[in-house]
Amino acid sequence: MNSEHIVLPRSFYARHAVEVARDLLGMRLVRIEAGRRVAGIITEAEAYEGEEDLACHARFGRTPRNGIMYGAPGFAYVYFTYGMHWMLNAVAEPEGVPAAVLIRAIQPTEGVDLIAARRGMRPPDQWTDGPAKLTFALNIARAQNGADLCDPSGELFIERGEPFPDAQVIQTARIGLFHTPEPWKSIPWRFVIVQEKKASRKEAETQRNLK
DNA sequence: AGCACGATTAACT
DNA sequence: GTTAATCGTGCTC
Repeated sequence: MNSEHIVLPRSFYARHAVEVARDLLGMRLVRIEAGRRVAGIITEAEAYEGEEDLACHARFGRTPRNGIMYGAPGFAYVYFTYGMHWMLNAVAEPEGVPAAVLIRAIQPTEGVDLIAARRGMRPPDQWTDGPAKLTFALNIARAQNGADLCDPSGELFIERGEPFPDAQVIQTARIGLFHTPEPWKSIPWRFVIVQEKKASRKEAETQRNLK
């Protein structure tokens, strides 16, 4: 583990989810598979914060599924949805406050052959440009729920990367909230890299809709 | 116990 | 632009 591979400390996550989401852009998501690194730079993320946020899974209070969000920051909250997809989140805020950041897209940088083995049937720019695409590409599922993202000896963690300047980051409403009432439906808690082809597909639709 | 729906994706018209 | 796929979760009765 050389100096270029420094995991983000737990204090990084012990802040408001919105700040964590913004600052995760440019950081490196690392998955260890059979001793090999499969990794990518985070290019899109969304914040889900508190029981009052009606888009957050904590809106019904603490349940068996979302309990991890109420725990210590810096852990992975991985959940199953739409009957077939896994989503990866990083728990934010100090223990007791339910909040998490959904990782929506990454730009592959390491272990590309392993990603290609799972996603190679499509063009490379569509390998990890969506929340369920990247978990499939990095083989992240139920077994990774609760993983300590601050543990560099674990199987899933996030390292410090090169932060993106504000000029390269745009903020929009979160994606996929159909029945969520305002103001939560439109609150700009999604952060994505500008002109980034590695961002999730629906970004283009969102940007069009905002004009 | 039953039911509506989901922080999505890929395929199809 | 539209829709099927597919099942765990949590609400309602």
